[in-house]
Amino acid sequence: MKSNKQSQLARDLKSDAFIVKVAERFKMLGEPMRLKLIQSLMSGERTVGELVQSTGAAQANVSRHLNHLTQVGLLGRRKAGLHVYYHIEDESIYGLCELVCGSVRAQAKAELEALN
Amino acid sequence: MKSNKQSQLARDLKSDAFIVKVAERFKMLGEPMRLKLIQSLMSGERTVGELVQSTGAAQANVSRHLNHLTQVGLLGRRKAGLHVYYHIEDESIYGLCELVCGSVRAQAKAELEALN
DNA sequence: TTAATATATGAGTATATAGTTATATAATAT
DNA sequence: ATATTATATAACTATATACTCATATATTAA
Repeated sequence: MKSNKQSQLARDLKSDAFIVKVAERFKMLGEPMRLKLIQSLMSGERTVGELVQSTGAAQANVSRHLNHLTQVGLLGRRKAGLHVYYHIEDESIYGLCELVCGSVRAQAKAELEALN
Repeated sequence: MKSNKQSQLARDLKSDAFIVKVAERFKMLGEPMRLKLIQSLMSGERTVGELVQSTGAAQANVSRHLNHLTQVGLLGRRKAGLHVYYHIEDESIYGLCELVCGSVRAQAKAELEALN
């Protein structure tokens, strides 16, 4: 089963178009501002205005990032009157952030210990 | 335990410096050429020359990307005579690629089904 | 209708970085 | 020492994109 997954992974990554898709996904998560937005959305759906407040960024910028994240399917949107509510649509976000956060934390800890 | 992890994740992402580190990690995986290199390294360590061959990219470009990936701790290197062998150092790469590949595959499948 | 509010978008600038070419560095062999 | 080979790096160009400002597009209220 493990080797099955491994070979599926290797197979996926051999297609150029697929690799570009995967890179696009990672790139979406590779901007601090977008990670901040995602973090805010981790406790539930939020309007653009609320996200502008919680991030302290300009409205136009927040709107653009939300749009990008929605285009690639990571976020979803819901209109309600004047407001647009965004939410996390692709649950893989949680696993991805946990993995990277864990790795970054482990690395920071190792670097600290290397000084002793 | 689940809520513990969740809150640890939320706590991690609240530090600006930490968010930048996490973004940097994702960004490293957000380039097709780097993903190709990583894919080649998934079957074991390789020299720069071997990676130049397997990717078809220019030597200088491959060397640069390998350097970046090594700086952030995703890859490791080993010198042996004229050759430098690179390998995957941070095992979280496997989990990350599996998650994203799975999500991209699922999305492609969903898009296909939406046409029927 | 007009006004007010929330969100999206066009246009511009600034910056980061992928890729290239040429060259430097380092290790081995002759 | 010189030549050869593998890798790294400096300098440059081209491109992508984050951010800003101004404005457009809804949607609701008066």
